[in-house]
Amino acid sequence: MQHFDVNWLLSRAAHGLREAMDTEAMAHGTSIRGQIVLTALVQNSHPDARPYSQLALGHALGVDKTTMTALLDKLERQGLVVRTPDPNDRRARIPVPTEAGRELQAKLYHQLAAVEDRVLADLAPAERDVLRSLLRRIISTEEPVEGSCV
Amino acid sequence: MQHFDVNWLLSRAAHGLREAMDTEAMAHGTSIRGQIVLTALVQNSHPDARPYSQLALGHALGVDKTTMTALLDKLERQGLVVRTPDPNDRRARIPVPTEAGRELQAKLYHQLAAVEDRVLADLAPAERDVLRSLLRRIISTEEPVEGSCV
DNA sequence: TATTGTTATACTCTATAACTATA
DNA sequence: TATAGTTATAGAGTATAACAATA
Repeated sequence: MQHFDVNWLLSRAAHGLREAMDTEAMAHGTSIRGQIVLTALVQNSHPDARPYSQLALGHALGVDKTTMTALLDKLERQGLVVRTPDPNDRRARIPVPTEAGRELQAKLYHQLAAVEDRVLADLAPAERDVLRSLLRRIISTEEPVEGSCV
Repeated sequence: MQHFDVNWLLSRAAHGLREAMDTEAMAHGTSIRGQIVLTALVQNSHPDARPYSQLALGHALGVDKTTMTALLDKLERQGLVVRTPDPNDRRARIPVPTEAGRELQAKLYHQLAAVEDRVLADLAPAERDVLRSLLRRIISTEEPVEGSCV
């Protein structure tokens, strides 16, 4: 496990952090993945931003369109997101966070940051930045990702 | 996604690397997880090492005993591992790699290292060491792990 | 013809609970 | 009583294929 253990280390670290954050998110009736989608939508709803279609959103977050359909189904059922028609393309739909969605996103944002802080407690702020930077470079090698969300 | 995106970055990086390595492993009839189990068993079969029970092996690799049962079932079906009785505890079983298991592990070891090399191509050797070190520290914060395998 | 989104389906990974055989 | 391992089962995450509506 000395020369190709990065895969194992990544899987373990990802699983542990996700579990910790999901526990916190589920205490508020949602999930870490729901919060990621919600956050991407909120952060992309500036007046000068082009709104995400479902496909664009899925591409930005690295998930398949079928996965995105399931995620949005759940968020819409909870009243956190509504799907609005795209005026320029009648095939496409634009997911928009509701007021309740924005409120939950803002509340969870800080609480999930606290959980991440706890799990990364051993890493100094500069080390966390290094980690983020290294991970971004791995991901962009694997598959190009637009910079809007990461 | 600025202050709690480590979870997302880890998930993406882990998924991408796993997929690349699994593609290579499956071309040889096994999986990355099968290879991880096999490698742990081979590396722990020094004369002076205490052999892993299934439970100890699962704990070392961070997987549940039920997951370990399924992994060993597959490896045993392929003739890569046999489960031998523990002479000191008749409840326990000691998984031992067969000769075929050792050969496949050795062959895949280098080929999977090459895949990891390819995915981590943008990272200098020193940066990969930093990444491993940071990930180890996250994992050990989440849950203590004995040092034999990592 | 190609694309957006949905549905149905399947496969992997993980975990919980109930069971057995030992300790 | 507690532990090692198995089985059954369920849930989350991912992906493929077929389809409807639209481009």
